[in-house]
Amino acid sequence: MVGLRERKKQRTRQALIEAALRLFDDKGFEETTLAEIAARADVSTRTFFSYFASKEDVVFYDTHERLEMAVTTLATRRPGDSVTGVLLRIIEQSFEQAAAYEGLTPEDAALRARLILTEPALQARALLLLFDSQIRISKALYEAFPERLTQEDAAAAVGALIGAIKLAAMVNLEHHRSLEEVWAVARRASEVALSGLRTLD
Amino acid sequence: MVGLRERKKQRTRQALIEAALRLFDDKGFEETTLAEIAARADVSTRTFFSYFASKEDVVFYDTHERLEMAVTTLATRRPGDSVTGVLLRIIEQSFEQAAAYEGLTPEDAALRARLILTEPALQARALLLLFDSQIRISKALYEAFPERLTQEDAAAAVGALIGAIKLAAMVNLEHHRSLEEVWAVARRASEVALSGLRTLD
DNA sequence: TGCAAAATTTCAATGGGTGAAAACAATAAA
DNA sequence: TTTATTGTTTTCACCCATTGAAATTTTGCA
Repeated sequence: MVGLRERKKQRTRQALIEAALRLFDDKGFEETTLAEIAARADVSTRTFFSYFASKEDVVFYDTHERLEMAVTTLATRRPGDSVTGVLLRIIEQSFEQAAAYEGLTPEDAALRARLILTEPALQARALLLLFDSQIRISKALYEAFPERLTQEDAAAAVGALIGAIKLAAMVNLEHHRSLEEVWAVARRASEVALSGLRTLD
Repeated sequence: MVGLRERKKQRTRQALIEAALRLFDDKGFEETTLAEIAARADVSTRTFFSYFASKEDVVFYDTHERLEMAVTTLATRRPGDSVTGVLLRIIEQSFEQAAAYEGLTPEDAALRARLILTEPALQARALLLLFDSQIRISKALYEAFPERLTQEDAAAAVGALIGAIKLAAMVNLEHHRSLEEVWAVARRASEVALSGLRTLD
């Protein structure tokens, strides 16, 4: 499992990620070419594509793991859990993960966030990944509460909660900047979704 | 305003849209080239780009108008309206518009829906457009109820409602197929968002 | 008709992405 | 340790979306 081969691949992967983020930061996403990234990571351009399917995907190197963690949380819910309880736990988890830089420096984590919010191509990819994640999560939620929910209600719940947080956070980002503020806004948005839009009337 | 020039441009635009949809249907989105679309519409490949910014964008030829209509609905709300009342009116309007094929045959409208749900590139574009729309709508909602809502609550409300409908409809589409069914699911999802996720516990 | 503005075409390039064969490197078997 | 095997990377030759600029054609109007 941990032969030279595997270790080398991990190193190459990491090198590609770091090279890409560094270059995106320096020259901008559109402006850096795959050739430059590959050169900086000391591999051929073609090799890039055996690690990532597209230029955008380097930026989302860890989304898969994150999703798996969320799904696992759902699968291992405790008997007494409520639907909203489990959903909120997932939200908390995701925020913690976002704060805890895994594998990269905190600066790179911030840089990545800025890139995703800034570059249309990355925003589009992020939205697609988030959408697919929501579908998987809603299915896992349904499987965790098959007696209490329909598939559609599970989907509506996940969509409403994540939709509320996503939009509130985005609108807020245009005004303020601190991580704590985003946190607070996300909590408030969760509350709106949990207690229903009618509470706003 | 309605000179030869304008009419000709409209015809070219329409020709491009129809050529593209026809070809996407016949050979698939990835498989048809811009050159083929342009040839079928009797213009040069370069000209395509003075009508649409990308291959994906032909498919979304009318999203701008739709958004404007939604925003207008919000701007012209009547004094007695509630937040949820206005939001629901927008949802209804959008569904009616989707059913009423504007400018194209109903078959093409269905084809377009299938394409968007099927092709990853189109899904991504759709999600990005929807996201931007939600931001604009949430701002318009805030401006319609400046005394009752904060910007963040407006965003949370729009995100929750549209998020719930979007995900519920998508999950449902994998099972059933009729337009009426999707309608029913959307209504139910709205209800979940309006009355809050806690009602599911 | 004849000119200025707008739209279209042609041409040349850039860069992301892919398939296939050749060259290399790691591992396991003998 | 040599060898056969298998996985990885490189090279090479493409395709196609997209863009800028210059040349050309169309249309609107004086």
